[in-house]
Amino acid sequence: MGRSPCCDENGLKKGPWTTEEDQKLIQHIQKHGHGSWRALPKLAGLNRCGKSCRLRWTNYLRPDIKRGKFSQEEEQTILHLHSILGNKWSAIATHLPGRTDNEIKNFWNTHLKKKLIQMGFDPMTHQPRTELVSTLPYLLALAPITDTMDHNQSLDEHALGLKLQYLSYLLQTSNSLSTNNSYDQNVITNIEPFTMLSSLKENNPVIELPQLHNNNNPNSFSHGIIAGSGYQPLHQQSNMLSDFLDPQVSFSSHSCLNNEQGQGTNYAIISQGDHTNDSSNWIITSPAPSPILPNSTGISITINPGDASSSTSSYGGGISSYWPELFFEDPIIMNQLS
DNA sequence: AATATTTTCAACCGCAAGCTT
DNA sequence: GAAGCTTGCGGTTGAAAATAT
Repeated sequence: MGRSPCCDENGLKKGPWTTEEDQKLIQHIQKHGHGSWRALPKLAGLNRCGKSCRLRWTNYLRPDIKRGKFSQEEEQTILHLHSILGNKWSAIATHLPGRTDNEIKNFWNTHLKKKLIQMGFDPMTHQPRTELVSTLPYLLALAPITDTMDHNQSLDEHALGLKLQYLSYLLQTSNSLSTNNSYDQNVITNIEPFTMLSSLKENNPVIELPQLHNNNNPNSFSHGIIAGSGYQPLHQQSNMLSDFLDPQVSFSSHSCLNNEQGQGTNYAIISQGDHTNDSSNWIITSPAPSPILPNSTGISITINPGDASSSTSSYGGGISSYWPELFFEDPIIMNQLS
């Protein structure tokens, strides 16, 4: 099976549609029908690919599209159908006249998913969340049994102690998670063992936070995201860091997302510098990170393009699988801050 | 009022199914 | 049956808008 050629191969326009383009598309379809989407742009006098025209028509211009907020009834229908069908947005859309699959998908991702998480349900299974418990083996694998361990204590006893503390932690946090947390489930799932380790560390010197080494500089620590079952250098994993490392891009600020308050809190600013992956070149201005936030679940970065124009981009929410404490374990950065 | 942060959602992309040659 | 083409789907992105500080 072949693939349709990419839109921009022929210099076709991309991005937001203008009113003029909308009118051309509407008038053409009203007069001739859409026919072959591939042939339509030329016939309608549009410098777009057929795929873009189809998407614009089906998701926005079609006359039978219902706009505006989803009703309570529609919301219930989506929740019910999602529990049966999963992410089959087009199938769900067939039960909601006037709503597009794209609109339903967006509504799910921005509202309903968060709502279920807040209520303590897994948004995929619609069952009460159990992934906290499932992270236990992962947690135990991460918690090193070190020489500082009480030698009168067996490994089993030690593991049992950890399990008990973990379960205690779950009991303590389940309430706040269900009432306060509005973050992406993946972030919660990924970050939780580390939040817990951080918490345990306060009461138990045996436990050490895992350290992440910079592949490019074995003598220093690196920034990292938590991906799946282990660490990966951030610059290999995230678009965020590819911008971060782009010398054409400067940063006005970055902040960590506070799990408890749901608000961003500045902890450092990196300004006009050589943003290579050699962190010794980074310039940290203000404010000082005080204190390290134990409940941070992510990072949000606002980027000013190199030409200092006013437009900014921010990274937050779903991709914020970043563990800021590692940042402050970087001896070079800590030295600069002190 | 200015700036920072978060949320929203239109539009994009890649993939795959189904149809045609 | 193989190759090419078209359409539809679901995941993701990022600019703009909204909100918070």
